[in-house]
Amino acid sequence: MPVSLQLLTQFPLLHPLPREALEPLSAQMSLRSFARRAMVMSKDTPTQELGFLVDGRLQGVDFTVDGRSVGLYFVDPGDYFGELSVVDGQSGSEFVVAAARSTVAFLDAAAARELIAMNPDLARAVMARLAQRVRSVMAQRMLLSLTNPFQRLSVQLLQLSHKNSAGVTTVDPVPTHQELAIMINASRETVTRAFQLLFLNKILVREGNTLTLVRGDNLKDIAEGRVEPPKA
Amino acid sequence: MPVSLQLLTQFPLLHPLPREALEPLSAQMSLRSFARRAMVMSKDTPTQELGFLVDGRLQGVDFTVDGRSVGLYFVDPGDYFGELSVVDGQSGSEFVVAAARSTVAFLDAAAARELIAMNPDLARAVMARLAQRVRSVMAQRMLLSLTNPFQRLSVQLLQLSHKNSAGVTTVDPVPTHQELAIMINASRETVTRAFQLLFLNKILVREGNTLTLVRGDNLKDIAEGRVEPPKA
DNA sequence: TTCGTTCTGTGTTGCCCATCACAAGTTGGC
DNA sequence: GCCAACTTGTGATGGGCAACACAGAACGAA
Repeated sequence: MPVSLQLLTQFPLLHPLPREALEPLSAQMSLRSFARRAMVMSKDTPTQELGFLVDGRLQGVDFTVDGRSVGLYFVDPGDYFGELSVVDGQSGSEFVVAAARSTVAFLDAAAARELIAMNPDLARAVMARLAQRVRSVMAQRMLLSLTNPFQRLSVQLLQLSHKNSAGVTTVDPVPTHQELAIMINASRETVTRAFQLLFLNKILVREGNTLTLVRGDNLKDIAEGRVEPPKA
Repeated sequence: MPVSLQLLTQFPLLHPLPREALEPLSAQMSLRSFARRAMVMSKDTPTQELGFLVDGRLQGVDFTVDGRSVGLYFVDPGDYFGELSVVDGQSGSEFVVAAARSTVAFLDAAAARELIAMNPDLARAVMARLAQRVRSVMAQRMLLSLTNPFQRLSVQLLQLSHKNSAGVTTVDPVPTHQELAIMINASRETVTRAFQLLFLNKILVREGNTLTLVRGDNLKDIAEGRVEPPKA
């Protein structure tokens, strides 16, 4: 199914493009839906595409040789993924699975490559994006060398959080414990137990699918090791 | 001190440049030497530069909030570093220290940025380099979710190894145990003990400053979890 | 050479977290 | 609204590795 022009306007990456460039683009793209836990992009399929998340939520993951899953990043609506293959022509570097029911617009990698080559503004944006990705994956690597899983969870939550319009810091939607566990190299149970303590100490509050960092400064103290993680 | 033209030709990144572009470049650059363990590039100095390693060896590192060091990557002669700041203008993302006595040619970030903007070939190369860096730091992140430190060391050694002219796989120069430990999230002692076993089982041999992977396939088996790491 | 410094080797201790095994709670699909 | 599938909660156990504390080896600079 083709993609409406209307849909494309919600992607910041495409904003530099003039109206008349969008039209042929929309014809080239295809919209697909995915159930929770479905594989959106596989590491070992030969067809490479650039994906734009229309709505839902995705998680970039990979698997260690012994079958353990590893969480790499989340993708939220308006964002895109699969740019690595587009840039260097190598095959996919990770898997992307749906963390929630999702809708994705795909553009063939060759078409994406050409699009970027034709538009210096786009090229600049992609370049900046790559730099951003290097920085964020390095940040994740730093997180992993904290020895305390509690501290790792705190840092991860801060990374995922953002101030909403009311000035309250939240994480929304809340990833499952399992999804968090694979990002911070901890077991699912350890994440559960850490959350217990954070709730108990009124540092976090969960309401439905949003997590509110009630005492964000306190969480930061734990994250940065200034305060011992609560023990009971 | 200025940098000779001769020196610049050893950097693959600059190969696309015509002879007459190199000349003014060499005038803009400066050559500095560093003792082992000296800081080559700091995260928090405002002056940003692109560095070209002439000889020696560097290690990209950072520090966790609790002061523990984290190893990110090595830089070998002919390679460059500090490209992130050049690309996105943000401040440095890590520290770079000399792992051995080293000589580095520096180019001011602004000049580097202009150079890249003027040369599409260079821009492409830098783009590919960023993609490569995303991939390699993701590979490192995968390594870190192996639970067994022994397995992590094996993977790291394979990553650092290369086949020499005689078709033998070696790691050269050999990083110190400490340098390796901070890359694989292990203690220095754990690395020492792991090496013991690898030597004992004749999987590795160390001669001076090169490590030979005598039984590379065997190391791979350990790395990929097909074989239990030796215990004694 | 000689001496200081950095690197490597080795034993011991203790604790932290992965793992297993269920139970209870929650969701979402029909 | 019901049931199955997923998610969260909780105890018990054991192994593995970080941390500490030195000793010995290798290196590098005078």
